[in-house]
Order: sequence, then structure tokens, then C-alpha cells
Amino acid sequence: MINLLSNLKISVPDKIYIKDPESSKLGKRIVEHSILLIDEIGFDSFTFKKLGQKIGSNESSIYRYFESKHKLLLYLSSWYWAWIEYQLVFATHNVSNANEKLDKAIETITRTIAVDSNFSHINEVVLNRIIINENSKSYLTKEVDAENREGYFIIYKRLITRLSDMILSINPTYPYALSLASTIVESTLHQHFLKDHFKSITDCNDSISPYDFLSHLTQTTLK
Amino acid sequence: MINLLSNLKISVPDKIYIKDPESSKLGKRIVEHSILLIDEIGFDSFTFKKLGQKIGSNESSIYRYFESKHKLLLYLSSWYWAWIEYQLVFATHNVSNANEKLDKAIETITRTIAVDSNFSHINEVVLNRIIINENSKSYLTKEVDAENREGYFIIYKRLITRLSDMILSINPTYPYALSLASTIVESTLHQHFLKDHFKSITDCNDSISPYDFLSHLTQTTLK
DNA sequence: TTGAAAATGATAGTAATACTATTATATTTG
DNA sequence: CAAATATAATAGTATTACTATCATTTTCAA
Repeated sequence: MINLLSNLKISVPDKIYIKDPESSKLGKRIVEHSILLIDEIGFDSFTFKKLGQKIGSNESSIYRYFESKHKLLLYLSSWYWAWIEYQLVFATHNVSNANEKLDKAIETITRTIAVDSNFSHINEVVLNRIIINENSKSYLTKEVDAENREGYFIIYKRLITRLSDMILSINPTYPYALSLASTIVESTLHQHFLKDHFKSITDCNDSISPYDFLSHLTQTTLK
Repeated sequence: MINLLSNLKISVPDKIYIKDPESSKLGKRIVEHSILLIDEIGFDSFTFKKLGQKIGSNESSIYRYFESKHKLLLYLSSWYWAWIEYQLVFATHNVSNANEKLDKAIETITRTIAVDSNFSHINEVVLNRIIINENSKSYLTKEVDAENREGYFIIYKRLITRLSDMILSINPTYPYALSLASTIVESTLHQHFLKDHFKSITDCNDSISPYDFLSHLTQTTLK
């Protein structure tokens, strides 16, 4: 899978960027170091000026790739979900048992990424942290409907639809497949956040993982 | 309940504000109209200058109540959860059946607030919309651990602990009571958001409510 | 290999943001 | 009624989130 990924390009809706950051060395440096810098100082304090200083490049050059830091976040978010989707499809392909299939999907979504694949300029361990901490900010805006119409969230929505389909193939009469699917994805991020910052309101820790909780929750509900 | 609330003061951790906005007419106007303005233009575009213009008051006066717009959001969030907690305690008090008790709690958390109580300067209908759209931003920051230590999130955490206790009193061996409780609260907000903006990834709509989904989810899991 | 096109860098500028500080004017209250 | 307190007005600062222009470097096609 890792070897495959190094030859495949994760595809992000092209309206998100002005110039494809995958198309040049500078573009890749922008993406690579934006992930590291956002992780370091947080998205709210992150600016293109600071990023420019970090990569020894000019603020104005970064603006030629991304209209705003918000668009960059949308890019990172889409890239992440496309990457998860890819792994999910790969991990569940050829699994004939519906329960097993869904469980593998949940495992893919909930697992803590431990090691950077090192096959692209994107550090997935750090990107995963950013998604946990910043993903909601990509859609909790006044522009969400307009941006949704532009297709900025299709990958995220497609992932949830896939998960929902797997849920329905186990129990076709379950009436909340989409809500359960969107809850699994959202709760994954939330539980990871809670175990890092609000330990008193989660059971997740070193021995209990978000997978344990969400896999159990899904199984019992669909039974 | 509504009458009771008009005589009770919702108590918010006092480190959140510089001067208690409940202690003066201006303070109340700040809170009242900040809710309306944030709802109108979104938290990201909201500034104290704009709020000052709206209430015919000066920016510098608003800074005497709240250190920053972030602190104001923390105030609104705490107020909201304290208000929900109050209703939850009230609605579940004297309900002896554990299942019924939990169900009433979930109902309180998930319901769409339809009418402003009109007994305080705070419009709960609008505040509920703000919580759906902006609540995550109150804790998805680099300062979350420091602010948590200051006690800015106790009310929210207490609410989840209460819910968790109700879950445990139904099934004392259920190993994910806290995670389920935090998921119920988070998923409520998320499903409300999805039905307003990403209809294709939720089952919630005019006839199916977040309550239906989450009440069913909880019941089946604890069985 | 050269020269035009494309990409990047440097610099400057703007309106807005998120404040702080100071001073003046109301308002409250003892 | 005076003193204390609250609010308003004004000014000022560093930073942000850009846009615009022009200079320089790199690329790549004839």
C-alpha cells in the first residue's frame, strides 16, 4: 500500500488551489511545511508570511498557490480524507463478510497514525494531528454552503457515504446509516482530541482506543 | 422551569470575564447583542468594534468586560451548557427509572430550541445556533490546556459526567460511558450542523431528529 | 544556445484587526 | 454634593491578510 501510494497521486478538487502545489518543488514545500508549521503554532496563528520565512520563500509566491490560508486548510483536509478513503477502499476490498468489512473500515478511520510513510513530502502523522485539531474550522464558516456547492467537501462526504453503504449492507433496515457513519468519523477525531486535552470525559487512553469504543458501538447498534 | 430561570442566575466561571456582564445594563447589552451579531456575521468576522457600533457603545467599554472575543465565546459556551445542565437536572429529577431518566437527558440535550424563553436578555434559540456553528472553536486552540487548568470548561465537562453517570446506572459494566456521553453531546451539534449544510451525510431532517438517532443508538448499545 | 515565457522574489502599500493607553464625560452612590 | 465608578472618545501600535508592481531567476522550446 505504501509503495502503491508513492506512485499514486492523491487527488484534491482543483478549485481549492490556484496552482496545483503538486506541480512544482515550491508547491510541495508549501504543503510540507504548512503542515509542520500549523502543527507547531496552530492554524489561528499560522500566516503565509511565517510560512514564507520558514521555507525561505516569499509570501507573495505562496499566494500564487493558495488564495488564503483557509483554502490551504481545505486542501490539507481534502488530501487527508482522500488518503484515508484510499486506505479504506484498499483495506476492505475483497473482504466478502460484511461485518468484517465494516470493522476494517472503522479500524482504518479510527487508528492513530504512528509512522510517516516517508514516500511523499506529506507527513501523515503530523497531518493527522492537524485534522484532529483544525478540521472543524474548515467547514464551520459562513461560506460553507457556497464552498460546498463548489465541491470542496466531496471527498469527505464520499468517505461517509461509503461507510454508510457498508453499514446498510449489514443491516438494510437500519434507519440511521448516514448519521452513524458521520458520527463515527466525527467522534473519532473528537475522542482523539479528548484523550489529549480533556481526559476526564473520555474512556480512551493508552489501553482503550477510539476504535474499541466505536467498533463496539457500531456492532451493538446494528445487531 | 422558565419562571424559575428568570429568578436564577446561570453561573459562569468568573475567570472568563474581567467584569461580570450580568452586573450592569451595558454588560447585558454586550452579551445580548454579541449573540445576535455572531449569528448574523459569524464568529470569525465578529469584532468588538462592530459590536460597539451595533449597541451604540464604545469598543473600549466592551474590553472592560471581556479580554478578547475568544473569552466572550467561552462565556457564551459556558452559559449555554450551564443552561442545558440546569434543564437536564430539572427534567430528570425524581425520575426513578434509569432508562427513562437517561432518555429525558438525551432529549434535553438533543432538542432543537424553538422559542426564546423571553425571560432574560439571552435569546436561547439564537445561542443554540451559535453553539452548533462555533462551539468547537472555543476549545480547538493552542491554549486549551492552560484554559482548561483555569477551569473554563468545567460546566461542559460536568454535563458530560452527569450523562455518563446516568449511562452507568443503566449498565454499570459498560466500559465506554464517558466516551458515549461525550459522543452524544458532540454528535448532537454535528447532526444539527449536517442537516443545515451537508444533508447528504445525515439522516436527520424534518421528520427524523438527532434525538431519534441518538436515543436509538444509546438504547441499543446499552442493551 | 538563446530568448521568450513562466515562476519566483522583493518591495510597497492598504484596510482591517486586536488590542492598549490616556483623557474626558457621565452616572451612581454614600 | 462630592467622590468614586463607569462609560465614551480619541489616538496609537503591531500584526494580519491580502493586492499590485516590478525585478530577477529558471525553464524549456526552437
